[in-house]
Parts: sequence; structure tokens; C-alpha cells
Amino acid sequence: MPQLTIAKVARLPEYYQILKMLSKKGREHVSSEHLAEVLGIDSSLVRKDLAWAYTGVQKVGYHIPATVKKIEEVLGLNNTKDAFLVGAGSLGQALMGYTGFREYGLSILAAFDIDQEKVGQKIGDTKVFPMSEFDRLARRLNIQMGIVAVTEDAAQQVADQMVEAGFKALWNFAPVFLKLPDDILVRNENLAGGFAMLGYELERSV
Amino acid sequence: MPQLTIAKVARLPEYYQILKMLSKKGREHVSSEHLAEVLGIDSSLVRKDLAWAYTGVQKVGYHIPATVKKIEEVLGLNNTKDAFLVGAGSLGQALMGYTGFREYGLSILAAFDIDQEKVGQKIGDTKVFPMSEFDRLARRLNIQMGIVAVTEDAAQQVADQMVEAGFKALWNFAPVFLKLPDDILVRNENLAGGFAMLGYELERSV
DNA sequence: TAGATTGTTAATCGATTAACAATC
DNA sequence: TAGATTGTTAATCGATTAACAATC
Repeated sequence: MPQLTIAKVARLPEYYQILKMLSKKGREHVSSEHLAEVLGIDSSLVRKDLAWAYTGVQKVGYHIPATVKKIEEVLGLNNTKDAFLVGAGSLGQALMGYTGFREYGLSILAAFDIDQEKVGQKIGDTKVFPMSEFDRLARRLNIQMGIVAVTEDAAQQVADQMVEAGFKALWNFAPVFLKLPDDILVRNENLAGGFAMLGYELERSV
Repeated sequence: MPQLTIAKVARLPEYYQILKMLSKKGREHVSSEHLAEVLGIDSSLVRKDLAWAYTGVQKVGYHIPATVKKIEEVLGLNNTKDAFLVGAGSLGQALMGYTGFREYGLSILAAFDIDQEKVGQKIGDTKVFPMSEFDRLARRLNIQMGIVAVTEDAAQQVADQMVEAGFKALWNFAPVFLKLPDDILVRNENLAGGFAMLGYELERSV
């Protein structure tokens, strides 16, 4: 009985991306060999990763629409998750304007900023509210996910406010390790650090 | 003889971030136990990760300034890496405006866009040039790193142009798997996918 | 000195790869 | 049918954890 492990789940968004792409091109099936090549991994690994879905057909490959659907189910990409974003600077605006989130079930319902000039602006479908409204709206809408897009100095305070308002998962773009209760999930998006890795590999490869 | 593995190197930027933070607070030393707690990993693992640096002192912990310096050396954070960015939309602008890259040795030397309205703008220290200038400038400055911050449709074409101009490493923010020669390094920043993982964990945890 | 903390060895765990029978 | 491709078992590999001697 094939099962999902953490390592597998982490690769599902990547398969999803490729499958959607192939789907757009009108492809109906894809082999583990092909997926493996695009991702630079072994085809056995692909088969193990996708075995739980039971969408593979011998001699033909994986049925793309069925596999897409299965991944959407297991990752919960259909039930839209509403999030609040704090910090409507350029990064916050980039996130608000990014249409790709919709495909992954994320909707940024509202943004917040202390800067009065930013309040009232609308980027994409998202409106910027004054920070003073944060707590009231978060509680009323029972929001669970928060996006921290403020500066380093403000991040911890914003995170505390989110926890206070009942948030359960935080997506942190500030270059800080937030101190939070153990039951709060955090994903740190350390862009600069990720870049540093690329630079490291570049130097090694020469 | 302690050595660096890929897994270790991937965690170095995280240690770096914490060490810099502690350094700012005036701390001189830190124990593996403390670092482990912040990162949510085992203290043995921290000791293994940092053993190659030989900056640990029994009974006292790791000497912060020395460890910071060692990490900077091995990740090449001192020798600044110049990069060109293509796509001066909100994401591109966010990256240009982000001051945190400097700390990791990344300098976005110039940005490029086909949109005439964006050309000439300056975000942070980075100026936006017309795409027609890309090839000439890239070759003249011998740029090796490119940041792809354009839309899905344009990404492959931009990547091809970068490879053509002699780029060796690409940081791709477009939700596409680029087809590139094997010797070109790519780092895909799949933000939406990363978010999906957080949503997955949130659902499991309830 | 006694206690704390490192570096390292050995044990465990989990993830990846290899191989192949099943089968469409 | 023959060939291609899956799902799965066994083998390998690498990373994490446990344990502890060394020592400041």
C-alpha cells in the first residue's frame, strides 16, 4: 500500500506544475521517465511518489487529468484558503498582484499597513486596510493564515498580533526567526539565503 | 575530519541569519543547544553542521564572529556576485528594492523590461534598461547570474537569451520549468507551491 | 575541581536507487 | 504477441540521532 511521506508531499507541487503545463498542451498521459527528466530525479522515485494516486496505466503512463485531480485533493488546492497579508510594501504588493496563487487555493483576502498613503489602495483584487482594523476583521472572518511582509523590525510584533487574533499558520518573508508558540506553523521564505545557495553551487561548478 | 555535505550547506544560511541576529544583540557565543532550539532540529546535528569551522569552544559554545566569518567564506558572501534581472513588474521591483540581498553578496546590477514606461525607472540602486540593451551589457560586464521575474509566457524566451549571453546560473521566479542546457544551474522559486505545503500541514495538524 | 559543551563514533532512521514481476 | 511502463520489493545510500570521551 503506497503511502505519502513528507518528502513525497514536498514534491507534489512540482509534479502539479508540470502536469498542468502538459495538460494545457493537450497531453493526456505522461511517463514517470519524462517527469523524472524534467525534475532531474530518478524515475523510480517518481513512481513511488505517485503510486498512492493509482492513476498510472501500464504501457501508457500516468493519466494527467486524474493525477492533477488527486494532487488537488490531497493538497487541498480546491478548498480556498483565505489569508491576511500585513505589509503593503513592494514585496507585499508583488504577492497581492501575483495571480498564480489562485491555482494553489490561496486567496489574499485583505492587506494591512500602518502607512496611511497605502491604505485604500487596491492591488489586484486585494484592498489595503489600516492596521487598526486588523484585529477586528481577522476575528470576524476567522482567518487562520497570515503573510508577514513587513520589515525585519516589525515582523515579530506583527506575528504576535496574528497569533493573538487566532492565526494558526504564518508565511514569513521577513529575514527573522519568529518566536512563536509551538502549535503555530511557520514557513520562512528566506529568499536571500536561497540565492546564496545558488551562488555557492555556481562557484563549485566552475 | 568534519566535512560539508549538501544538506549541511543548505542550512548554513539559516545559521548565518541567527548568528547575525545574536551578533547584533552583542552576544559573543552560542551553544549548539540554543541554535538547535531556534531551528527545531537536534543539537548533534548543529554540532556536525558546524564542526568543519572549528569555531566551537568546549564549555562556552561557538564563537559567533568567527563562525559568521567562516560561513561567509565558504558561501562566498564576501565576493559580491553581480546579477541582471529581467522583468520590472511588481515582483521584480520587490527584488530590486530588497536590501537584504547585499548581506548575502548579491548585487542586482541592472534590470531590463520591454515596457517603455518602466525603462528609466530606478528602484533602490537599480536602474531599468530597455530589453534591447540586454545582450550588449551582459556581455560587456560578463554577467553570470540572471533573475527571471517575467510572466510565465515570457520566461523561457528570457532564459534562452540569458544562456545565449553566457549566463551560468538562473534564479527563476516564473512558474515554469525552464528547458536549459545541463551545465546551467537553475533555482526555481515556486512561491505558490511552497504556500500549498503550508496549507497541507495546517490541515493535517487540526 | 565539577560541570558544560564540543567533536566524533556508532546506531538508527528514512529516502533514493536498482531490479523485476505483473500486465495492458 | 512483444514492448513499454507501472507498482513494489530489496539494496543502497545518506542524513539524523544517540551516546560519550575529551576538555576547557
